[in-house]
Amino acid sequence: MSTSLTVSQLAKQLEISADTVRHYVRSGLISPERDPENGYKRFKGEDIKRLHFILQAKSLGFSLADIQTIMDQASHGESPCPQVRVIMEARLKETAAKIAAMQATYKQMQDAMQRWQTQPDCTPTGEHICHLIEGFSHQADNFKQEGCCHE
Amino acid sequence: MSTSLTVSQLAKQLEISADTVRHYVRSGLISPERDPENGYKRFKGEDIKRLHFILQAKSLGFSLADIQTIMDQASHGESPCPQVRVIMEARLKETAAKIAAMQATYKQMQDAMQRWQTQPDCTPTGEHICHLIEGFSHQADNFKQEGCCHE
DNA sequence: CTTGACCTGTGTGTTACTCACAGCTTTATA
DNA sequence: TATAAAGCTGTGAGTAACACACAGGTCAAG
Ligand SMILES: [Zn+2]
Ligand SMILES: [Zn+2]
Ligand SMILES: [Zn+2]
Ligand SMILES: [Zn+2]
Repeated sequence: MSTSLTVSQLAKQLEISADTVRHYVRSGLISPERDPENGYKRFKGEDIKRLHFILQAKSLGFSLADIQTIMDQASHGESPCPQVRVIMEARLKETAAKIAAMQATYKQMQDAMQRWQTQPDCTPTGEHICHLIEGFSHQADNFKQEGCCHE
Repeated sequence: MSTSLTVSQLAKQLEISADTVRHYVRSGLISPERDPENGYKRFKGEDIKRLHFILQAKSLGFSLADIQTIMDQASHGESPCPQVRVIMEARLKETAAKIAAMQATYKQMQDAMQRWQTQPDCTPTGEHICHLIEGFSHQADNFKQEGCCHE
């Protein structure tokens, strides 16, 4: 039948993994009918439309929980747009914060790598585990813990 | 006694949460002695030094699994430096990739928000869940799925 | 001795999947 | 036709790095 698709058929069509499709079903985002003969999931037009929506929303930064909320609201006949705008604003800020944090870490990593370029390998002692890592904070002054392990 | 610290004392001293300290213990990164009287964890010099190392490594982008590996190697008397360099290179690439991906998403989000600025709220129909999200891909052409839900 | 604040260990929840696995179907081969 | 190999299915469990919940233990004040 071309009126309903199996998990892997649907997955292939939307270029996602079958496990991802199953995940959305288990999470309650999609609720396909079941084939009475073997219990297999059978996706029809409605389900495919929902999955399509899910993927679009995900690409815009919405979480699955967000998407669930939006769909629930829409199925109650209420306009989800106001919620969408609110959630989006929050996700936008979150994403900006995450990017900033990761960029900071990235800089730390680069600095360390450069510093390590010229440093020789060490042997761990009771005092030190790895000079590369431990030496970093002394120069970069990340941790101003007074109980710092050495010097 | 000042020779050993409890979970919360140690947490406060290193400015991390007590739960985080407990997490590291449960993960096997630190193995403090136990107070025979009440079973409480008792952190001594060695443990504190290890935790100090963990935090430094974490700030450089190492995962807890990485750190475990490095510490194990060091405790076997082998120099962990070569491993450290290898792992760091991998994490550096990963981080760069993550940042790039997040920035791409961020741009998508911004574009969508701007487009939505002037659009009115909608009412969900059988055809659509939310025009804001569904309308996006038609203009941005994210999903060139031929079975797109409308038009 | 009791009240209350604080602290403890442990069990469970979080995000968005991904993997493992036993079993059923379909296809290919002899 | 028998049978073996390949492929697909649903479900249970695992991942990273903690955060939270909660019953019970500890300690100072009254
Ligand atoms: Zn080293
Ligand atoms: Zn140090
Ligand atoms: Zn809408
Ligand atoms: Zn569409």
